[in-house]
Amino acid sequence: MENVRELFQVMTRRFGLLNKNCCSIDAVDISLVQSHIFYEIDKREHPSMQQVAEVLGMDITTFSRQIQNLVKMGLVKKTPLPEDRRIYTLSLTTEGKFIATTIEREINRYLDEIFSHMTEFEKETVIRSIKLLNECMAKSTVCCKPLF
Amino acid sequence: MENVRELFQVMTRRFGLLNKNCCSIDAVDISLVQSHIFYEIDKREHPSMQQVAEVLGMDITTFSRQIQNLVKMGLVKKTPLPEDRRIYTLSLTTEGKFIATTIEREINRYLDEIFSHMTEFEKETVIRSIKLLNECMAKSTVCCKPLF
DNA sequence: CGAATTTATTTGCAAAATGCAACAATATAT
DNA sequence: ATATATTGTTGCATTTTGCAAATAAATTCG
Repeated sequence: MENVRELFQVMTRRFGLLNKNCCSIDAVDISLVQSHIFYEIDKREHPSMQQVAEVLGMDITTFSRQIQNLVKMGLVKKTPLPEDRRIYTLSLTTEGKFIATTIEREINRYLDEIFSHMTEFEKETVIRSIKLLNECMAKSTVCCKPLF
Repeated sequence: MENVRELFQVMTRRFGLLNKNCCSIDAVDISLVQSHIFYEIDKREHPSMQQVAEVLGMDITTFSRQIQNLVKMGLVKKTPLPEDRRIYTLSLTTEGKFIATTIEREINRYLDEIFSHMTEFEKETVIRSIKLLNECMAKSTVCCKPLF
């Protein structure tokens, strides 16, 4: 049997690099963490700080500061929630949204290129496999926290 | 079709957390980067600094300092290569090896748990898929550098 | 040979990221 | 109303990062 950990290690490392490479858009330079933050804010409907920090496995204080930076850069908006004014709701500004979209397109372009080396059947198998894997990781009690 | 980027993003994030969680062994506390360094040194036969830094996509100066720390902690050994004394060869000390092994076991335990939610057939499909994916990523010219 | 160039690694430095502890502000419970 | 819990922010002190410059050892080439 394959060395499973090795496969994972290599795969995640590569995807990490891919992600990193995709972060330089125009003049704006986004760090890898920031791109993850973007991704989650974009995906969710006005999440709170804690929610995003938790999903990303980041310390809330580090996260708070990252958000402060992104707000200063005019990419993220922080809105206090009327029903509970302790909570801040996060969303992307127009420019932030633009950057998120650009990163997304860039990454998808790379992914397409990667999948172009497979048959359609292989591609579907791979995608289904990853989906299954995610589901099983979500079920797992031992690791990775719930996260979702 | 699935949102492929999303699948990748979630999967790698989860594996990253898994990796991070596995890094506290005994009294010794290993950071995530350090555990990647361990992994590569252990896997290769006396690699040079550059080789490992390159594979990990790390800046060589940051890497150099990380190695200095690991040497100080008595976990990594740096041996100058006789044929070319600019080059340092990296290896794990007994204690370093012990830690690498422990981390490995820990991660494999988690992976096993995750795979326990699948049938044997699914498991094999998933593993084969990741292998294929890695091969295709290696072929890709656009991203992730050669790495191997 | 010996100066110039290339290669591998290290250091200086300044910026960014991290995380714990303590704090402020708001909500909930008793 | 007071005590408790939750959400997010600061204040440090540490660690990590990466560019530019330095060192040190090969290699090239005149």
